[in-house]
Amino acid sequence: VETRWLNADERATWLRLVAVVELLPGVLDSQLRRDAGVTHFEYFVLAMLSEATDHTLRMTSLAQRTSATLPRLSHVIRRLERRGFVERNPCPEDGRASNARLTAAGWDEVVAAAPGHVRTVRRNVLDPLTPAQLTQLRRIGEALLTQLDPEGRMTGLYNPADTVGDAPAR
Amino acid sequence: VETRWLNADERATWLRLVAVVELLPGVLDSQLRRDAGVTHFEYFVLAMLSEATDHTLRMTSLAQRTSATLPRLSHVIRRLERRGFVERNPCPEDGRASNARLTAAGWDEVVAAAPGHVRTVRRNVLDPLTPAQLTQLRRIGEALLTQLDPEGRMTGLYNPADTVGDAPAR
DNA sequence: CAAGATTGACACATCAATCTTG
DNA sequence: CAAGATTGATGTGTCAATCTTG
Repeated sequence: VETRWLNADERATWLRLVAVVELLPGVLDSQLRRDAGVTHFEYFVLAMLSEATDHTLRMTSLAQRTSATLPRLSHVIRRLERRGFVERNPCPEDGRASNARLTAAGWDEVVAAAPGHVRTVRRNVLDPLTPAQLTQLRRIGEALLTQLDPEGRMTGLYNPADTVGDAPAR
Repeated sequence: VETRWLNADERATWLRLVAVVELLPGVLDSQLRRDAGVTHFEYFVLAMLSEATDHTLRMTSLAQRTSATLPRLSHVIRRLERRGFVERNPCPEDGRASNARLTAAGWDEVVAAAPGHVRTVRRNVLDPLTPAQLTQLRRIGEALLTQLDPEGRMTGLYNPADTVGDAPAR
């Protein structure tokens, strides 16, 4: 097996994946920035909090759910706190930890931003795929995350009920 | 049809795609930074030039092949030029355009970086997938790019031979 | 006036260093 | 000393403005 280079099929697949990975963030960010004044990552953080018990999550847990590093998350939470969307409190059970909690204003922000964001996701990702491809992509995503995220930090990977979702609770 | 929210299947698929899009760039960047001193985007730019006729491409064309905006590409080319990997020259045929050209040092850089990069792509993307999933992902990528990149700027989309690849010419 | 490209200001991500608590 | 988290410095991307040529 030639592991040094890619064959034509592998290369074609890889090139398309690279293009998707380059283009998708820009599409999500520009829609959310324009219509709701937040980046996609900020929205995603707010959405994860909106689905958590008591709208609260420890920083480490939130970082896992959003596939982010702790420093990145810390900076983002600071900005969201300044804007009044999130509060930070020391964790009662562990003095080292801190809890991020969605405020009422933060909740309103996610609720307001969600419909437009969901439309963008549908238009750019869900709608172009057949039902079969949707299932395939889910399995492919799982396979890739096995390697990209060996710790399996995405909650959904270990929770068949998949209670984690990209939308505020209904 | 409920277009306002995602159902469980759609949400699971979307969450995994988001995780992949968040994690993959970091994996590619850190390997290439560590082993070759370039970001993945820089590597990709050099690789695209290495496959072009005369190792030369107009900025607009290079931006299309790398799914980048012109300002982003312009900044990156300036940095690569400073490091001696690329040269910029005014285009003879169109006074507004400029040509980016890979230097000998740039060629050496891609050639040196490629094997490690290809190993990373195999380990994280190609190897975890079955041959069937590889084909599926290629089709899925094409479907998504139809929407994400309506202009179909990726050369491969219009060129069945798919001569564009993520590796220096052999 | 549009197309090709560049620039500068600003925002965000990353990395290493740091601080505090278990 | 490790785990949880934060901070500051640096590098890169984005957006709007600009410049030049067709």
